[in-house]
Amino acid sequence: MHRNNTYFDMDNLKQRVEDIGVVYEQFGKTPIASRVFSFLLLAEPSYKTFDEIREFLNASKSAVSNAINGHLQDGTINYKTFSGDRKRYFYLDLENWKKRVEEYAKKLYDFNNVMEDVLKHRSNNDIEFNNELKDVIDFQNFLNQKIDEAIIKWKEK
Amino acid sequence: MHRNNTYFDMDNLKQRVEDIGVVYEQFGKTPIASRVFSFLLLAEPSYKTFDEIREFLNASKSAVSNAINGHLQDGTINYKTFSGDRKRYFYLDLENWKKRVEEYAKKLYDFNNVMEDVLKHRSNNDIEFNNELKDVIDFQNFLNQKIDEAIIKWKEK
DNA sequence: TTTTTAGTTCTTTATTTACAGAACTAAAAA
DNA sequence: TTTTTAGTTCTGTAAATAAAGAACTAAAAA
Repeated sequence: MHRNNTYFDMDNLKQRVEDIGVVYEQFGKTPIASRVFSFLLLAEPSYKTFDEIREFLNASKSAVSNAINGHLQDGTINYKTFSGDRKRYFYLDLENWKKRVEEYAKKLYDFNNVMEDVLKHRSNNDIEFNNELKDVIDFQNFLNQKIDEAIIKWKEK
Repeated sequence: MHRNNTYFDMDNLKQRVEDIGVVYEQFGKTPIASRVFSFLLLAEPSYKTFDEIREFLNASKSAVSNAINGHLQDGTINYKTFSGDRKRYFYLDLENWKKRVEEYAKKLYDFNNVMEDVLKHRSNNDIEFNNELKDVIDFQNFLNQKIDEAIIKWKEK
């Protein structure tokens, strides 16, 4: 039914797209958005038109449109065009991966600032909790710094 | 209306709990679960009973029960008891913070394995995409390693 | 100028989520 | 033994989400 190690076989590919889509849902994406992601991860060539995506996923235009625009919004995908072809060819913007990791790190960093502010305002009646809170804040700062370092180091590679 | 730098004033505290609750919602928790978190972050003493939480938040028993059990499940909070007192005193399990960071890192790690498997099965027709995918996988592995290192380093401190 | 293409936007519907409130339960206290 | 406590579980509901399908639109092609 399928040959070699590649996803030549359509049914096999469709199942892979579904399976990886389900795994990707844990990152908070909708089923269709997750399948758009997994399709573009597996597809060859790696860029597909709106209608190719829609048809492959057997989903409605509105669902695909919303999913694509969501991904475009957060930088997960991007598109390119070809001269004399009005269609947009969507692809996973893997170059953008680091930026998205940075953005997540920033969320953690910002929340750490909130916790620092909390600690500053707490009374001295609960020293043990305060110490643990300080420890978590320091750990998180330490970790955020390591993540930043990793990103910088990777960039200059 | 309020004095010093502490959250002496109830209304002020309630507003802080709401505000930090809203910030915490971005990590995918429900409104009530987020407020349980922020209340236990700000509360003094740092451990509160079911009913204290319920009353402070002005929420239903079922909502608080579900929120608490969710937090107990993922290790965000824990409880202690006191001899001769049947109530459970819930508190933020800050000691568990690192473990939860580890668990998130594991999610990323697992998904990276999925991507590695995808790369292995892709044909050689789209070298550029494959190279970028390899780069993302390597970056993510590098980052995961840094996170692990940070956790280990912090543990032996 | 009409028609097709490549989508977007609007309307409707099914499902899920978040919560309230009431009914329930098991252990402890009275 | 009855009653209270400290919750849990069940039932109902309002609101939010996810998606289908149809109507729409702007640009390009015929």
